[in-house]
Amino acid sequence: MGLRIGPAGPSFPIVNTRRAQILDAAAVLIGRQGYSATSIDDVIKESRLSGKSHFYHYFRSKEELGFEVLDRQFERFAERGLAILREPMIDPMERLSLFIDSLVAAHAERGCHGGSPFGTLAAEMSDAHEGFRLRIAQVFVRWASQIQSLLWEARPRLHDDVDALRLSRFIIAALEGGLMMSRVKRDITVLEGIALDLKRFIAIHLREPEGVASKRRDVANA
Amino acid sequence: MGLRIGPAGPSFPIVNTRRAQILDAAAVLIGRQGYSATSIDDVIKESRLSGKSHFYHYFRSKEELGFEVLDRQFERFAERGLAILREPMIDPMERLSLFIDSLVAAHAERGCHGGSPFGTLAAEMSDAHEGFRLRIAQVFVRWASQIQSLLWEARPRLHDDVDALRLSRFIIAALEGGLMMSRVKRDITVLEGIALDLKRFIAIHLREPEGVASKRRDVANA
DNA sequence: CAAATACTGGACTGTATGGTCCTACAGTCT
DNA sequence: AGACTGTAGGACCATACAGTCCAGTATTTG
Repeated sequence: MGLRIGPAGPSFPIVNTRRAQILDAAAVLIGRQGYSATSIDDVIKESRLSGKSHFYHYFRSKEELGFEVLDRQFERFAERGLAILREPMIDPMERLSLFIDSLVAAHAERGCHGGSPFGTLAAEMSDAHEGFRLRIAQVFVRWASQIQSLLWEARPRLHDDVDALRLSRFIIAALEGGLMMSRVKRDITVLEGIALDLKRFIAIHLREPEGVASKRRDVANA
Repeated sequence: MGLRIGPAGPSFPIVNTRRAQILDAAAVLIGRQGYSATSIDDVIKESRLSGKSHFYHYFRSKEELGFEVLDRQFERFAERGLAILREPMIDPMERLSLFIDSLVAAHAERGCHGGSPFGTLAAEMSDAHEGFRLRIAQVFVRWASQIQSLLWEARPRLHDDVDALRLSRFIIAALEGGLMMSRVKRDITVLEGIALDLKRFIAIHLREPEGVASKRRDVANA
């Protein structure tokens, strides 16, 4: 475990570098093919391991690999994707909009392949493997709570009766559904349209009628 | 092929009754476990076939079975689930609301298991099998066009700038995402909340601001 | 009755899989 | 030099799977 490479190499311990490589390779494969369809041999080939025993030196089982891939995937997502939601210098509602845009952009970059790793895994494993189901449920809980924090921060601009938990779940559901549909159609405009509508829905929770959503609403009711 | 049952039975040929049984059994299994995780042997056991050769008497391959299960699943859905959308005696927007409720109720009845067969299959097969991907994409196209017809029918009550295609896709995406999240959490209230928000979103497309209770139709348009 | 037709049931092939085990080599430490 | 350790590489096992083949048995039909 305390492995270091020689004096020519970096001085920090590269413990688990191999492990990390395996995790990364497996994340790509699982994201593309799903968990069951990704074999240990695939992972070995992709991460240039020497053989099965080498793999099993780092992981006790395929399940352990899968769990850690999922954990890592969410950490990455929290650090990179969800980070926008916490940017302190940007208006909260603006951040939410940027976050949605970033998801759309990432999906476009992938050529509408792969969708959401969490949604894909959820569909595959929810009824097949309780351990995965619980971990994926946790992922969505944490994702939703990030959005809730943002909503809480923006509460002066929101109507009093906004249910932050419900709204955060709705946002995630629309995005996940949009990713799935855009993926199956291989058409980014599907997701773009959903993102647009989603933003309009978010906008109706604002106190003052806002630009994007201003469809000349006849506020003259009452 | 020309099998008939005796004089006591119906006089029409019950050709393909066995086939239909297999399809039904396979639909249940595939809906629960996915396509890859459902083996031919599972299907044989579930539909009480005598052996592999018997199965291959009706289907050329597992792929053929999968395709027909998907087709059948959508036909069923169009006849039963989507039928509400076409009820001529009910107000269009009311129908849409009832349709959403029926999906929620069906999911509750299943104990939040299984989710949407189309969404599940889409997640599993979109990047793995082009044939399935195309068929599933078609399913969503047809589903969306049913909603568009309804929206077209209701257009006097809708704002002029309502994009029926986009809205229909959004509705499906939210429902699919909601089913997925509700399934992974095993919590029907997740889907209920999403259904509620979805209805609110739909409501903002109406010309007259609609109260939750006010079902008053100003038919006096034109 | 006899031929054709459908159903039954299992043996078998080839491939893929998760997982274990064993041997061999290279470098390190004493 | 000799013990120890991590890496390599592969043989191996048990299981599962899609798909084929065939031999035997009802059942119908000419």
